[in-house]
Amino acid sequence: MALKNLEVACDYFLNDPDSIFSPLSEEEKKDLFANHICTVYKKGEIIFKEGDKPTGLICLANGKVKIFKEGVGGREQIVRMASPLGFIGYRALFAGQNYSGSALALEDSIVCILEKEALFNILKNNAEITLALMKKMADELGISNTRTVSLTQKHIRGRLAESLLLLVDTYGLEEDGRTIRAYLSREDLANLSNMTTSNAIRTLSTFASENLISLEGRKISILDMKKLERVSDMG
Amino acid sequence: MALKNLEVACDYFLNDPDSIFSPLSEEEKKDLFANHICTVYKKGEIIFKEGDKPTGLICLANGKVKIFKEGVGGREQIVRMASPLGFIGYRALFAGQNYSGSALALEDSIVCILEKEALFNILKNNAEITLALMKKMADELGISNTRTVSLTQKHIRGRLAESLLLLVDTYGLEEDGRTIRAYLSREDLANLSNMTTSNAIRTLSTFASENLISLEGRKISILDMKKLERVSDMG
DNA sequence: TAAAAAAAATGTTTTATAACACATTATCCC
DNA sequence: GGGATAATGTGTTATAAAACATTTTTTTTA
Repeated sequence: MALKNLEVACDYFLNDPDSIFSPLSEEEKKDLFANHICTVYKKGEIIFKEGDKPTGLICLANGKVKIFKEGVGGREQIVRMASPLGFIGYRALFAGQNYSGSALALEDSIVCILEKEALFNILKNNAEITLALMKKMADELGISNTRTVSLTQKHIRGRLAESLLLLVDTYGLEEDGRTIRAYLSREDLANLSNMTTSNAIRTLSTFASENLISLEGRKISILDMKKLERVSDMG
Repeated sequence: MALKNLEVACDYFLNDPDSIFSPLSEEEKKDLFANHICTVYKKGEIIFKEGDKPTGLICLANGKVKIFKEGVGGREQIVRMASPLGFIGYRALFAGQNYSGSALALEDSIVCILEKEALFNILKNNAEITLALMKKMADELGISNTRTVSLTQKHIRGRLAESLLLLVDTYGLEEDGRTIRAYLSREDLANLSNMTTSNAIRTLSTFASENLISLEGRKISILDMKKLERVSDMG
């Protein structure tokens, strides 16, 4: 992609009225803009790795990104799915730590990195934006705690159903109003749902045979949302 | 406890140099002080319940508190153990949500509640403190994500060992240098470690028979910290 | 201080899900 | 375009941990 398009892609984070940075003065925005980098990551590329040091606030302008941790015996657990106009890796940045998880582009993605020092210089004088970022993190902590309970207590069917609903929530549906706008491998779906790939495949098949969903390769369409929600709630 | 002692107990949060509120002006501190309440909760009493609306920032001056969520079939998962000089329920406060978990005093506890509006009026003009609170939340989110992986992937022995180490970390050791300064029921220990009470009891006994720990009612002493850490890491 | 209730301990059975094995089908890339 | 590699699909077995059952001990309270 041409450099110009990259810059346009990052425009939102500084100039859109919905962006949390909109309260900034023109001068402050210029300052942030002068200290940012836009980058393209191809499908499958690592954006950052567990242990890396954050260099700034990463904004996802375009694409899909999974944030995951390596667990027992290298087994992967997907902690979060990031969608456009969201932030990535800001937990480590604000905790003053190295990344505690890795981020990988699930499709070609554009990110915009607001350099750390310039950002903190502005946040130091701007509690409104800091509070807005804090709200995002508070939301995420709530989700994380809820997920801990779901992933530990729900049975396989409930966990997988919950993951499908999470994907709908995060990435929405295609024009047909039923196809999940995200095309994950069975393995990623398994790592999102805390189960083996075999069990993800098997349970998807079962869901399809129950007419909860339909399958066509990686394309998953939701045929009965109500029932899927019930499976997610009840197990 | 006399009201005066209660006020003294809350003194730290406003006046101790280590408190995140120490950068405030005298006037701001007075304002916060004018809008705070101190309360005593007896062992076993609920401080707040899932669904309640936060009224302010709850500071734990004294005691031990568990924060937990109800899961599948009412099964409890302890999300966090709070210790003195820490904050409770601030996630919901900053997310602008009702509480997503409940808090219960595990022993007689003193809390100090800084009233919401007064607090936000001050935070609005004070990014330094807001950033300090954000750091706390970022730390907690990191812990939560790590716990999700541990609780889902580790085996029972690993999970229980991790919980014992967490208790040491949170509440420290008694004078003897090996007894955990927290006396939980087997049930709480189980709910912290995502297992049934029976299995917590059984696994504790096994640890004792392996001379990793010694047991005397609720008193748990760590005999071999290195080995316990290895069990936590390896499963 | 006795009775009741709760907590702890322990043995047995059942079950959900991981682990394994292998076949089939896509997709990558030389 | 075809060989290699990765992803998907399915049946079988093994096992960790829940569920269940019962006893013993401790704590509460009447």
